[in-house]
Amino acid sequence: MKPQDNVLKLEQQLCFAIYSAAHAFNRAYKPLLDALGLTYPQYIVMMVLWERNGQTVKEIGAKLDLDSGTLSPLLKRLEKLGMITRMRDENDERQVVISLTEHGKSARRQALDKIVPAIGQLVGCGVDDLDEMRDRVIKLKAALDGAVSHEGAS
Amino acid sequence: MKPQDNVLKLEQQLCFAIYSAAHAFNRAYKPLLDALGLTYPQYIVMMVLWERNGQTVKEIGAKLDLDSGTLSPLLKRLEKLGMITRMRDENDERQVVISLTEHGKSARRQALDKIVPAIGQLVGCGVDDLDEMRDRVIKLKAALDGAVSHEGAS
DNA sequence: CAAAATCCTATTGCGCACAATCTAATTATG
DNA sequence: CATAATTAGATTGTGCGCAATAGGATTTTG
Repeated sequence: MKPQDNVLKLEQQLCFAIYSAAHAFNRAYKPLLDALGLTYPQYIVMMVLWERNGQTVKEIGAKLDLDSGTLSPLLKRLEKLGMITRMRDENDERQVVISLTEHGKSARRQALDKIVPAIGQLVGCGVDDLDEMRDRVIKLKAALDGAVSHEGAS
Repeated sequence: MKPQDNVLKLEQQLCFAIYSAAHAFNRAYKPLLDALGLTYPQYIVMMVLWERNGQTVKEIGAKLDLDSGTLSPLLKRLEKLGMITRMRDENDERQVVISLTEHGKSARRQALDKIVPAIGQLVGCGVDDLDEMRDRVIKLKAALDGAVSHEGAS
């Protein structure tokens, strides 16, 4: 085996580990979220709204790194589920403000009672470890983000 | 703020960090893979084949945690790109063996020359750090996988 | 104030990801 | 050997994720 072969293998490891772990999270959440009738991306949007109710599509997109092509249909589904309302801002009619319904607010309690403990127990391995790992992954993402935005720079 | 609020926030962190990093990898790879005409999932399938040519759909799926609903159309696209061939196994006609074309084999060189160095420089931060991080993410995925398969167990 | 530029959201099209279903081939069982 | 059960892939339908485009609303500029 040439030395290059190892490089290609190694190179695969981190990106594929992340790719694969993301799918594993999805699968792990699915049975829990089915009880709420939410998908994982929908759940993430709900978390953003639980932290602060009444945000524009753009604000949500900035926090989640998602554009309107993803969010518009997703938010319509959340509206159809009775989780949120979508209203044009009176002062700036370009913006659409997303607000939680009572049903959407109460879903938060289910998440706290059922999902958080289940995932917590599942991942286990100590809070400190998780914190450190999260910080590293966030730094990794920042490095990747930087590279994309500096593309044309000298 | 109630103490529960922190839990829901914290709980978001790792899963969202992974989710978000996976997207960041995708975006970082895209401009590099465009030169090859491949998407990131297609590139991953090619890496599996570069490691060992001539594998069944099931073998590829097992390595990547993907089912036929994902792989069947993806492999057809790779075939249309002239990267692979799909042939029924003579001994067991249920199986389809995927093999690299010359074009598919030569794409590996481009990956080694262009993509690997670019991503390597991009992620940076020392090989040892990356190795450790990769191992942690793999363990995390294993924990998540285990939880899914043990669902009904006491 | 009018034209141009910018901004926000929605839409379209393509490619995953996965559940559910289907078909054909193989193996197990009586 | 015939039937049942299992296995491998393909197909269908739904929901992201993102590029490209379009349509209004707002701001900037002359």
